[in-house]
Amino acid sequence: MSTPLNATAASILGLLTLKPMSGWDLYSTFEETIGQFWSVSRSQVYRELRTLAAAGLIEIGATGARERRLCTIEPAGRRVFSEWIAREPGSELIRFPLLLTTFFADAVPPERLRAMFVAQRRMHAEQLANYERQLPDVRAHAPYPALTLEFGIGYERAVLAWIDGLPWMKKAL
Amino acid sequence: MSTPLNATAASILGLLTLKPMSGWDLYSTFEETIGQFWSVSRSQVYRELRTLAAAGLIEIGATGARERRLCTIEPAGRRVFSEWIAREPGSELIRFPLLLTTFFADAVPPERLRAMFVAQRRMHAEQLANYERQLPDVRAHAPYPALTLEFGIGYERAVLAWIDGLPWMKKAL
DNA sequence: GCACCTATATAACAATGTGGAATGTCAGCC
DNA sequence: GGCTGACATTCCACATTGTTATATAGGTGC
Repeated sequence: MSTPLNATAASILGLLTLKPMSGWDLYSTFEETIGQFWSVSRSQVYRELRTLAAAGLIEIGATGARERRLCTIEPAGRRVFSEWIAREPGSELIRFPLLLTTFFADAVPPERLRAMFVAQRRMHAEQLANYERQLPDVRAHAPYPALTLEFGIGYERAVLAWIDGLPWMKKAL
Repeated sequence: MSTPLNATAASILGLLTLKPMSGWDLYSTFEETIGQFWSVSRSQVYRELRTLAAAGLIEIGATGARERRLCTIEPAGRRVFSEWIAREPGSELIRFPLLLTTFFADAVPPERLRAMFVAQRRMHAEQLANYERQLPDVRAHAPYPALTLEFGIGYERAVLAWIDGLPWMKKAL
């Protein structure tokens, strides 16, 4: 038994090692933290919760205020999580539509191309600023998560540098 | 009709604008080029081909040598592709297990942690070298694809720099 | 108390993605 | 002439993910 736990389920377990949470909490926490490099949807969270409960790795409590049901990790869950987190991590999956646009750039009208990249640049600059704003605070109370933020910062900088080096972005600076 | 074309199908169309290819060719081409930032599996290619054919965007030819069936893009396919490629590109999806490991790093035994990152570092260094080796050649005959390679290079460098900056990687250099 | 917004959970479905088995073809080699 | 391995497609079963709609309860403002 026990299909070997997928990464989403494992992340949920991981968050539950910190404290009991409801599905809603879990989703919000994902959005604020892990979501940038491991995104999930709400229904997925609830789905995985049920699976985890069926496997005896967590316990779903009785409904409290507003139908809220607190989930608590079981000892078995902790065990499974520490095994999982020490496994060999898989390689990353990147799905970057902008690179498709680049690859086929000669099929795009030049002004359009430029407009698209200008827009994307703005979004990435915002994301970078966003990460940088959070960093001091996160670093202060959550050193490991702060390291993932630092990755995000390095990543966004690389994206920006790349965009700025593109031939069609060089003309009008 | 015409559900609005997913990115995988669109990429296939894009490749077919260059020249007619079989499913096998398409898959190999993906592997060598787009695959790094838009990966597909073989069965997916064949599935999408059938869908595209059903929508009248490509034509799947009769079987030739070795069961090979050449696919040719139709005028309608070209039209749909140029519309698609000029659309607003979506935002990227990153699925990076190593960042999960980092986020929950305090649950991993230190030696194990270090070993994992050493291994990952090696893989990324190899990937970087790989990209750099290809660059001159690609740049010479396919300028736009070369730009995506350059992104890959920038990305790998960012990953390596990040890994090298991690506290548990600093000790023994 | 009513109207309305937010929090919370669930189900059903559609799309996407993974991986392998089964099958057939051709080319080169010994 | 038979073996082997690369080429090529199809089918299938499954896991994962995303979308959308729905139901209900609690709080908030008035």
